[in-house]
Amino acid sequence: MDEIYKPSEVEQQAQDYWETHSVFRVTEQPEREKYYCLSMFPYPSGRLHMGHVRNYTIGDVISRYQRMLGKNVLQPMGWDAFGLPAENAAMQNGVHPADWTYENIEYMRDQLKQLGFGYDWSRELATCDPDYYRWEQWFFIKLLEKNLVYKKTAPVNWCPNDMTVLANEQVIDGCCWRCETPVERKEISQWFMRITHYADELLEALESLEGWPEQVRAMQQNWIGRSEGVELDFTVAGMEEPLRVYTTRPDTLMGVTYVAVAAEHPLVQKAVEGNKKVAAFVEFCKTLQASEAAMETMEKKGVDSGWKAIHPISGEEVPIWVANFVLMGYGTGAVMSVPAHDQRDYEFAQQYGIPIRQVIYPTTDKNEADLSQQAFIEKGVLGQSGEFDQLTSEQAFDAIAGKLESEGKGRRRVNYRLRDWGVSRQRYWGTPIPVIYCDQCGTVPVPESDLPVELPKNVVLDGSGSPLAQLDSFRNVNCPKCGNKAVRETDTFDTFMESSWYFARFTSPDCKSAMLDDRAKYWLPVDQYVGGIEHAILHLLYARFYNKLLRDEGFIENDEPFANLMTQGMVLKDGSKMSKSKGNTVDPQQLIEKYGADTVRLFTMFAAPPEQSLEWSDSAVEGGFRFLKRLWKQAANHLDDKRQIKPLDVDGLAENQKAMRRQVHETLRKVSDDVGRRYTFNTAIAANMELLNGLAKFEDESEQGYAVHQEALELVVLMLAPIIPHVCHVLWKNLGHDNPVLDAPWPKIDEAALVQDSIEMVIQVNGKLRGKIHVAMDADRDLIEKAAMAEENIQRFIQDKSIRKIIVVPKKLVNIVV
RNA sequence: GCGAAUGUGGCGGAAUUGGUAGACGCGCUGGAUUUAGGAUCCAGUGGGGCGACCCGUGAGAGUUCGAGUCUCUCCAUUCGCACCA
Repeated sequence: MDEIYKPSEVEQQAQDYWETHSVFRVTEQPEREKYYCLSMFPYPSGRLHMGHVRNYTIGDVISRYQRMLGKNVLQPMGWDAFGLPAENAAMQNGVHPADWTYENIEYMRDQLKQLGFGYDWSRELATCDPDYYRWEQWFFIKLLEKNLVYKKTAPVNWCPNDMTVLANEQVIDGCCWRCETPVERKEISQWFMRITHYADELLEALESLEGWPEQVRAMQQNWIGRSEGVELDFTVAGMEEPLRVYTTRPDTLMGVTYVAVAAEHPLVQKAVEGNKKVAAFVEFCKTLQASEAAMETMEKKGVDSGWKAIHPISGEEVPIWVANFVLMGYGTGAVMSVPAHDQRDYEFAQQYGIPIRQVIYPTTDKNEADLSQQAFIEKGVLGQSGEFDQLTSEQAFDAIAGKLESEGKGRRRVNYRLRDWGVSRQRYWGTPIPVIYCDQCGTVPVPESDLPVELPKNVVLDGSGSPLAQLDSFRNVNCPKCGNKAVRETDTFDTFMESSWYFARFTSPDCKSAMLDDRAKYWLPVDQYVGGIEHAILHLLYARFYNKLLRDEGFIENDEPFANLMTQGMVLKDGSKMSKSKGNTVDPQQLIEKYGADTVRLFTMFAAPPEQSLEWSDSAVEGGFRFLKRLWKQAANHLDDKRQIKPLDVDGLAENQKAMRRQVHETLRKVSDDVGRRYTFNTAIAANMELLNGLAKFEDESEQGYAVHQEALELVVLMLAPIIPHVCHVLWKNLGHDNPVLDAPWPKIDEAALVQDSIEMVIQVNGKLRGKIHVAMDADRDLIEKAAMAEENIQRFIQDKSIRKIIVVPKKLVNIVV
């Protein structure tokens, strides 16, 4: 065996074997335990970046390990192929989004193969393929029939110059990224998925997701944001319609000094007439961005609408203000304001000179809370609240809610921060929404026989307006119901629609007659899902929602799509996220060419545990390469002996041989735990490095010494096979095995090899390390204490002091307290 | 603004259940080998001190025989916030 490690030869050899033997192709085998490992599929942006490499290496390591445990492992890969970058590329380079996308897929697929990931490529899918999105369209129509989708108006970022809708990403400092025109907020009619219908289930099921990181569960819980409160009506002087508000603090109701409404609130449209100040303010609000972060950070501003609301209990008149901090999308778009007990209301009231009335007191004796600097937001005891005085906040909640309910002015209500999912996009490169608008028949779904509604290729992309809306041949159709002239919906779906069910389609990728077939029931749920933390909320919530929709349609039986979730950290360079704009990216392709795939895989697994961020280091990559060279060389030196390997005589080994074997099996114990339970691949690699360092010092030319050496090398190869599969494939063969290492069973720990006669114990005096002793494994407490006290250095520390206590932690340490 | 996380040598990180802080790797220093460079191998490497020892896990307090780990307060950094994927 050549003692020089040549990665390109090694990797070619391994990949050729996998390819010709179709080793990663899997079928359903009900008698075997299945394992579905999925990594979040990439957007085909052009080339793989280090984040992809990290993500997919983690998934591949887990898949290969599970395979060695004997499971029937499915690991598929596909392409999240619709999206904005393809349209931008089209505008910049004059290439069609489809051509651009498919070229990128070709290139990136090749890169994934070079990295040696064990995907079942027969299941590959691209979401821009009509065979894929036709089922999404079909499903959307099903949901429309079930009333789980609907249309309503919602705000978008609008560029008045380009006459086009902008993504949040396309708004730079409040201006259009192309023409720098200030962006406006505009209300347009859009399709929504009724995810709030599943809010309770999505929230409750989080508890059962024990295989998910606590932080992701917490983020989703906060995102869904269940709150219990009261919905109540203020009558408005001179109006028939009451003004409905939602509050989680009905106990503060008697402290209301104004009501605030969003600029888009229907009431405001009427107030605008004849009130220039209000009209100007509403215009001003239109210039604000639509994102929540922008809403929350901007200065709180408002204007008095001139209308008065009648307090539902006191009958008092309070002013109605139009305010930029009230969100039309949450609750009712109107809030009752209690400046004394809500910080935002407090600041607003201070700014505009609105009265502040305290109604909650810290204790029953009515001592004043200090309201000179900030609101008193805690719960307490009511005062200045008439019949509700002296009640606690909790009691008052019930009393006030009850009174409002009995008078028909309000009702208890559970509210969610979660809003319905807006899925309309005024874009070209996406799935066409399969509905037709007819003057006579209204909104008509495209009949199943006409699906898919294919995305036309002949469009003009110039950044102005919606391309499909300008394409008459696509837009103008006959109504499927009455046959008269009608128009198609020209919006496309949010690309999150495609990524919300791809995990399921991988189980039945070639099914022509349905969205999914029974194979889905064998493979789902996904046993391990791996992807970026940036998807912690939206993608993962939408996929969970879709899973429940698919379940309720009878396609699958599992309630949740992903049994276990791993969120990998970001890849950083010089302390910040790798990005094109910062110019701190590292191209994996160059690394593969220079060092080979195994070095790239080894480095990304070794540099940090998967959940943490990973700091890039060129020299550490070099270090990974060095290790592979050393591993190769040590194996080559061993094999060049060309000796017959005698069976291990486990009981008859010499002390040095026993010690070597002990280290081998201690390492196996640690690595099995690291890889199988903890997913800390970095420490698993470190343990193998340590073992190999120890093996290099193990010089024993005897027959049994050679056998111990052989066993050690074999175990290192098996333990590292999931991480560096190419080099392990070849070494395993050279070590004398006909079956490939990827089908070798994960090795078993020889408990007998771990047995020790004596053990080292640490001696502390007052908690500080002062010495060490060796004692027999079975030494009792008395013996250990005596040995500890007798230790030379310990003597110096305890001789003239009185001993108060001795703590013995078996097999670890002795702490003498003096 | 709201929400979530993270702070340990010169650097990436280890310490899994409260029990030897710094495994493993990078870098650095010295040595061997080499015409030279590279590669490889050996030794050393948290700070201070000749030394016994002392000090050290973002800062400060607390619990404990014992705290990187638990509790509280504060500081700093990073990420997400619904039309980027």
